Amino acid sequence: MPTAAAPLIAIVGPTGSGKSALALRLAQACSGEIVNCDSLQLYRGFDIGTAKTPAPARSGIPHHLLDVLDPATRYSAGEYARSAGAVIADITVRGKLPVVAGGTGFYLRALLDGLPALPGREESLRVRLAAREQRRPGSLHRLLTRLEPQAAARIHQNDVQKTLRALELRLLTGVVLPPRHAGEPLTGYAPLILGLSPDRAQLVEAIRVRTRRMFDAGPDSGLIGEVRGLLAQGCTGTEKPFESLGYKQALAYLQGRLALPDAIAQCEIETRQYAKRQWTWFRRDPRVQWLEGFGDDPRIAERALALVRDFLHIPQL
RNA sequence: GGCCAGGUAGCUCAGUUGGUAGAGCGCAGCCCUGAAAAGGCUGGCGUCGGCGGUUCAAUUCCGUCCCUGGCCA
Repeated sequence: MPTAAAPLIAIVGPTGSGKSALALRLAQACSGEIVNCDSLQLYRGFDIGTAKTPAPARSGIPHHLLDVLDPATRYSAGEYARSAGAVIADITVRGKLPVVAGGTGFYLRALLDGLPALPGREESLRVRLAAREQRRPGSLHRLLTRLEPQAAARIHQNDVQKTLRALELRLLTGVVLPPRHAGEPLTGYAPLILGLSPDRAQLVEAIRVRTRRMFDAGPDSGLIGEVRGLLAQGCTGTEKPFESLGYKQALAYLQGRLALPDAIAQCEIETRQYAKRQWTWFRRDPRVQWLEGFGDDPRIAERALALVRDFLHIPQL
């Protein structure tokens, strides 16, 4: 029998389902350390809108890959997978249990299942291609169809973002988009993936309450205050994280493009839609063990804990 | 009380020179190989305000009533 794979816990689920709370609970109970898997909590200064667990509430549990990026930094799933892989290895070597928590399904997939070895972004080429698309809409997909019919067939003609990536690969390196699941999966670990799936109506309500709380704190505190502060510190508002839920609307409000009630309503709607997309993403992963409720519900936490305890003994069999 | 403008999909509205209607948003389902809180796809029978009338046929024309907004009393 080969050496037992090291255990790894991952907690997924839609936004607002209580992933952070559950991760903290499990980490406390099983001498674990938390590894963030949320594409926006990586950014420094974006705290309120990303519902980051405040430092005092972390109970001394180390949180990794939190506040590690400057707002102007471009990031990617590949970089995340490498960073997270290193962090997890380190945690494991120190005899602790890695608890990966976050709602960015693509990042978790990149970490666990691997991404094919492909070159990263090439900004100058992207600028040129984007300009071409701007001038003649649809031209990028037509070009891809000419160069790589198989790749083009897998990307909808309206999906400029993904078309551009495929063209970037082809033009830059001559690489053809490899078949799916061509990545190297993470080896040496046995992952237990827990999924939080609260009642839909209850999650919608929780999102409503949370959104209001973020904005209602007033113009000098809360999300609006946070964005105002970020701008005062030199952010221009064009950085990537400003395109995200809540920040987008707070910025639009501060720039006079959106009335406050509309900003709040819009944020709430988009958050709900995001939660739905996350559900769609995680639902089709057969490895996920679902818990029907919120992560901060003690009963759910107990059931999760039972699953984890059970799981931690299996690798030794 | 009078005059005017409206009452059509959950919301905002378009439309039918009479043959039972369509967009955006929402909502639902889904996709996704380095932007992923991003990007993309699919899905619209709804007493066309109520009741009468004209007509082979009315949401569309006529009458009447109700409701909403504005103006005048």
